[in-house]
Amino acid sequence: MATAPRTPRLASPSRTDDGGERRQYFATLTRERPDIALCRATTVVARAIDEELTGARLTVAQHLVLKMLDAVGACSQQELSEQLRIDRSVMVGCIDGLESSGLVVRERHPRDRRAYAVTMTEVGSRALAEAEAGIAPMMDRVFAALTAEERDTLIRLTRKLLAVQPGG
Amino acid sequence: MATAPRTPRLASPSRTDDGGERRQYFATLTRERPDIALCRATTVVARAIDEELTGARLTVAQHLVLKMLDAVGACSQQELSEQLRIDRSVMVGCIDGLESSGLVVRERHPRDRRAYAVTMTEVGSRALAEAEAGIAPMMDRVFAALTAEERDTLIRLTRKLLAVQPGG
DNA sequence: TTGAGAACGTCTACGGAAAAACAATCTCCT
DNA sequence: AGGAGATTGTTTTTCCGTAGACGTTCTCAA
Repeated sequence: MATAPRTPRLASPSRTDDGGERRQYFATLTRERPDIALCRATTVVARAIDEELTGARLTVAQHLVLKMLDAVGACSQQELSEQLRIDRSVMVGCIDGLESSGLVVRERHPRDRRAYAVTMTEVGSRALAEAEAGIAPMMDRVFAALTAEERDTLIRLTRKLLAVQPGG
Repeated sequence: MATAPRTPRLASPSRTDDGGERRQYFATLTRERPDIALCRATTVVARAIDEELTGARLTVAQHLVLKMLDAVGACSQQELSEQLRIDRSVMVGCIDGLESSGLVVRERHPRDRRAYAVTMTEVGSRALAEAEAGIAPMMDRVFAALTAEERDTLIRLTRKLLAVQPGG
C-alpha cells in the first residue's frame, strides 16, 4: 500500500532539472503554510482515531456527549451542540443512536416543552467509564510523534486559535 | 448571529447545581482532548479562509496546484495528488477548473500515455503571482491570535504529526 | 390576551472529500 | 513475445458536515 514508487514519474518536460524537490514538495508546502499543515495534520489524526475505533460501539461524537452529560448533568441538545461544536442537525442522529442503545433518554424539560433534557442512564454511565478508560492509551498512540510537553503546547496553541470564537 | 443567550437554558433537572461549567464546557474539553482541539481549530481556520476567499477566482486547492507547478515544473495529476494530499478523484475537477480558465494545460506525457503533464501557462503564472501576494496578509489575519513564534511552533508540531506518514 | 419574533428539535438539500469500480496503459517476469 | 499485475485518470457512489426551511413552543411587548 505505502510502497515507494519504483521509478521517477515524470522527467520535467517543460522546466528546469528536477532536483528531488518534486517528491518532497509537501514538506516545502507545510513549512510555509500553517493552514495546510494544520488541516492535513487533522486529517491524519482523524484517520488514526477512526482506525482505533473500528468495532467500537461509540462514535467520537457520542462519546463526547456522554462525557459532557457526566460533567454538567442533563442538557438540551442545543447546549450539547454549542459546547461540543456539533451542529444541531447532526446532534439529532447522535442522540438517536445513544437513545436506541439505552445510554441516554430524552426527557422533557419541565419548563420548556420545546427542549429535551437529555439524561444519561446507568447503562450510559458504565459505557462512558469503559470508553474513557481507553482514551488515554489511544491518545498516546495517535500523538506518539509528540512528547507530552509538545502535546501540551499543541493544545495551548489550538485553544488560542479557538478563543477568537465566542464561547471558546 | 452570535448573540449571547439571554436566559439560562436548562436548570439542571437531574444533577447538582450548575456552577457555570455548563456554558463553558468546551474549554474543559479542549484542555484534555488534543484531537478535539485540533479538529475544531482546523474548522475555525478553514471557515476563516473560506470567508477571506469570497469572490476569489481560485480555490485553495487550485492555488496549491499552481504553486507546486511553479516550484517543481510540470506534473502528473498523480504527483500533484500525492504531494498536496488531495485525492485523485478530487484533483480531476480541480484541474478541470484551472484548464477551463486557461491557467494550465493538460499535455500528454511523452513517455507515459496514461499520465498527463499538467503545465502552467503564462496566464496561470500571472494568476499565481497575484494570488500569492494576498496569502501573507491573509495568514496574518487568520492566525492573528498567534504570535509569529507561536505560528512557527504550530507548524513544527503539525509537521511532526505529519511526518509519521510516508512522504511527510 | 394577543401577536411578533426568537429558540428548539427535526427534516431535507446541497457540497466537498473519500472509496470503489473501470478502461487504457505501463512494467515486470517468464 | 506474452500475460499478470500495477498505475493513471475518470466516473460513480457513498458519507459527513453545513445550511436552510418547517412546526412547535417560548418570550416579550402592546
